[in-house]
Amino acid sequence: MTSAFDKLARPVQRWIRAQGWRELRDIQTRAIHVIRDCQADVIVAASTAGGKTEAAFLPLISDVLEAEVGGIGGFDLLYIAPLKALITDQANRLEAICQEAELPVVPWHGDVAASIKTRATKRPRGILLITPESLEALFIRRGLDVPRLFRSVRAVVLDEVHTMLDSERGVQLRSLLTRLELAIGRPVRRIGLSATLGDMAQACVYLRPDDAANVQAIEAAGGEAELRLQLRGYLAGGTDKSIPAPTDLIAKHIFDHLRGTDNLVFAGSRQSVEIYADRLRTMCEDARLPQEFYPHHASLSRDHRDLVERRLKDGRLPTTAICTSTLELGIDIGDVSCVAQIGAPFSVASLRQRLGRSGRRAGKPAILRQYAVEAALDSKSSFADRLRLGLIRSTAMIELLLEKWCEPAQTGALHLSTLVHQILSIIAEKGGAHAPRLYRILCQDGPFRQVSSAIFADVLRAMGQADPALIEQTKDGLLLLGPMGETLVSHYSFYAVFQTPEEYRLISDGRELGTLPVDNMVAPGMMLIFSGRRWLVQEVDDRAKVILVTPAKAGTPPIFGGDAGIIHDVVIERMFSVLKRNDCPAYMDATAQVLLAEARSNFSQMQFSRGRIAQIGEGEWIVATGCGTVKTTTLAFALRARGFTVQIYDGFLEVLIAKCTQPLEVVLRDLADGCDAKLFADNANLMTEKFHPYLSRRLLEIDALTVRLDESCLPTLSETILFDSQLVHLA
DNA sequence: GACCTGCTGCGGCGTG
Repeated sequence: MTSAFDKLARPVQRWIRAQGWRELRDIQTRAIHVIRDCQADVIVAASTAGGKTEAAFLPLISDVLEAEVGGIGGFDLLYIAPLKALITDQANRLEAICQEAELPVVPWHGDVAASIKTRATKRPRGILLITPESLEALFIRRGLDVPRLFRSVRAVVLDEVHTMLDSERGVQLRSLLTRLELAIGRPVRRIGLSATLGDMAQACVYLRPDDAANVQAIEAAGGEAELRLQLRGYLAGGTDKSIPAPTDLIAKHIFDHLRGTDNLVFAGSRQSVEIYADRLRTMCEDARLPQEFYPHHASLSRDHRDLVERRLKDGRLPTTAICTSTLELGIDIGDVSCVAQIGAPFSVASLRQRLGRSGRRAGKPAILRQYAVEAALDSKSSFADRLRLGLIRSTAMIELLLEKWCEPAQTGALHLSTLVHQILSIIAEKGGAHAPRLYRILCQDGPFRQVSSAIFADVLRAMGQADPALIEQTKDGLLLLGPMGETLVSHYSFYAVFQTPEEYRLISDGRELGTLPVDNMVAPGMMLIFSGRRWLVQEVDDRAKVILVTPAKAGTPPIFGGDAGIIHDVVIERMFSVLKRNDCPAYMDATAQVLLAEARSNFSQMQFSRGRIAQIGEGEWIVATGCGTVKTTTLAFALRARGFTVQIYDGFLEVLIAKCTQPLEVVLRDLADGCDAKLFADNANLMTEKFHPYLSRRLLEIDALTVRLDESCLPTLSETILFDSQLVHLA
């Protein structure tokens, strides 16, 4: 058999030799064979820095070089990535390979000079690296050029595919790929690059819905580093004032154990990042040591973030980034000694991705330090504190991580907000379109396959009825942009399908520090902690959305807001299993073990080891749903519709009975018997996505029922709760 | 109860 190396074009072979590589990695060898031997779509799944880019591009570039010269013009390969930084990075790497082959490499995103874009459109050749938003802009602004630019494309490489599965941007991207194939009149080979996937079969369907069975999956074989982990417990708010607060204890532990090496500390929220970065900076100053702890999150200025990323990457000075998920994916920041996680993460998939940043060098273990903070208990403590839900979720997620499980993507969402966006985009691209054609492109060929023609018609009607209208119809049925549609599409903020909040810019001495959400109440004289430092607010300009600050001695961290995350059923089920068992995990420190024992004892005292409903006060009940956020929230909506006051927790509901409500058991019996749940009776806000304001209430409800709620679970869930609780009564 | 991501066209000015 010909070796993988022999299957590559000469210039590519020369480049490999020049790198001094002893051999190709396993996934590279396999990808080269598959990509060179057939025309199938491919998914390459391996951890960060596993050599995926080369696995895809070495054979693809070889394909291009061996194709007939003097073609009709147009880009040869298309690469789409969700981050600008990734495009810049990959362009530099590909440049080196392509220099040898004399193939142009064209980065294209919002920060790339217009002159480079103009030149590339005049003479399109080589590899185009672009974001989904810039590709969207190409369709809208230069729709007529699209066939000429892409008629010669041999393959499209989709990077970080795991972040795109069934997300708003993922659906937009798939819609653009469909439109691209329609524009050039033939399918284009798709190559997906991904981190480890929860469900490979599902990813294949995502990549090529009409021919998923023929997608070739190439997964990196095991070989993961040894994992060392510790879960440390801390108590907050105790009466003994001689014990320092957990924030100080955790900061001290990080200071003592992480100083001198490169590390990532995931603090859970931007506010928490600011708090810990401030503590650690102060500790370095007090000890007269050089600074090595830096905050990193999306509200900090690009300059500051670049500094932190450079320090981590070049590895000369020890650097610990206190960060949010900004450092979870994206550019290569090199290997870190340890990953710390403060508080429970929201998904096993993200925990795994974070951990993948550590233990990448041969012989080095991956190290995870998990910190769990729980409240000291007194007679008034809530059941959630008594059950130590944070610690239990951390434990459940660690167990699932060790079992190599991670969440598959959610499927079945209608994505009506993104559908509105794509309808406007196609009408803008073509200068007008008929409804049946739009339906065919978007819902039959494209990704909105769950949308029936009836719902599609309702969406069009809602867009026409919005005031002012998004779309209008001529006498012969052609759909055109209405006044509001025109306004939206002509502004550059249109290209992204995701929502972004309004923000102030924070400026000190002419330098931008970062941004703050406008819902922070900021006034001159206030003290702030931001970018790991303390500031005094001098001036607030509400119209220009600018806050001027000067250095100060004290301050409080700002509030950044956020939205509710979705915890998977499997995670909550595992939490219940942790609560029911009585083993003692070796990776827990003494405090964590005590907290776990307390949680288990309270769980069984509340009879949850046998039943599902516990009365904790007059008219106050706890219901154990035992399932994830979607189902638990659905039951909460159904109970609220019947007058109960309901608070949602991981796998539990706290239910307060009002005067006018029927007994909880009677209501659950009704739901178990399949009564209409009337989920939306209390008019909850359903506008969560960018184009939701242009849809009718009914469409918003239908949309919510496909992602955030699951009406079909109610009969079985209610029946299970009732059945288990009867068992308790009998006992 | 949290986090992240993206962006065009054009006018005005300076420089070679």
